[in-house]
Amino acid sequence: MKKTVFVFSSLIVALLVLFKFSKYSYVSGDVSLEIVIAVIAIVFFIIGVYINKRTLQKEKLSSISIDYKKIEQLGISKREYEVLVQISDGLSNKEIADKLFVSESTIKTHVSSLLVKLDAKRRTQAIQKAKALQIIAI
Amino acid sequence: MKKTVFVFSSLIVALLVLFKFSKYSYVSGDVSLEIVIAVIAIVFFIIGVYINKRTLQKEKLSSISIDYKKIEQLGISKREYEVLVQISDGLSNKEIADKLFVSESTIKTHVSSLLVKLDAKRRTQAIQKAKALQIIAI
DNA sequence: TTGGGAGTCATACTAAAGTACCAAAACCAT
DNA sequence: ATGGTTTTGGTACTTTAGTATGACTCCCAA
Repeated sequence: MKKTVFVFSSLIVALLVLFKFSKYSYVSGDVSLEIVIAVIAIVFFIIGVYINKRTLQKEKLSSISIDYKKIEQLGISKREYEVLVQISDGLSNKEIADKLFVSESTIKTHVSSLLVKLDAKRRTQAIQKAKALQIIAI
Repeated sequence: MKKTVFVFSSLIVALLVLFKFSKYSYVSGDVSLEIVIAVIAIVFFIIGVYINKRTLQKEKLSSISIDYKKIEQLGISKREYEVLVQISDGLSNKEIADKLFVSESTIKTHVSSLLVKLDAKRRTQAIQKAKALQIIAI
């Protein structure tokens, strides 16, 4: 948000500078009005393209924003969600257990309740559903 | 491509019109030069933003194109690929077997060779890797 | 025409995954 | 402080998943 304010402030300043310059140029007869206007048009066109590119690229990087409300709606707890993420990363129950410093049976408990909450029969289906619901990164 | 040419032609025409208008306005004294330039800047800025948005949105819609070359490189056969897609859809071996009208042991054979080719230990890891390699839809 | 890849299937395993049920800490809000 | 949820863990069991091996058919290119 701060960035946006900064960018737009810069734009306004640039506009003022350009307009001062154009007036001076026109009056002094160094540069024709057409060229000044053309330059302004092109510059602002490029700025527009650039700004938008950055914004959309950022969107694309995070791919899809995670729907935290849906996670809550489904009653998925914090720990369960952590397990879900690890599942979608292709880890086994044992590997998840080691990573989260708990026993494998704990992970099994979490997985079972996740399957119920996501209405899935298998962990692979849970991955598919979770991605469709946009509660995990795609 | 045709669209791009059309858009840019339109832009040039718009530029010419604006510049004629600005010259007239300035000479006739109806509108101040500052405002004309500001309008031009804003208009072209908006055009820049808009054009880029359309382009990137299209990219985003097609999400990610499947890398068929990579599938070939990995030596994944047609049937194996079909199985891979069903796995990523969350189906069990039995369900895939029924869907493709073959026995479960056939699917197991395919899955095993898929795991080797994708260098995965589990089907969930195969899903993750296949998506990372962009050989299945995300 | 023949060797090799692709696809099919079976048997017999082992290893994970998942279910059911229970239970005890730990945490958190009223 | 107390009740409800979360997190943790265990046992015992069933179901899938995955491995290894061998075998048969089909098709296609050398």
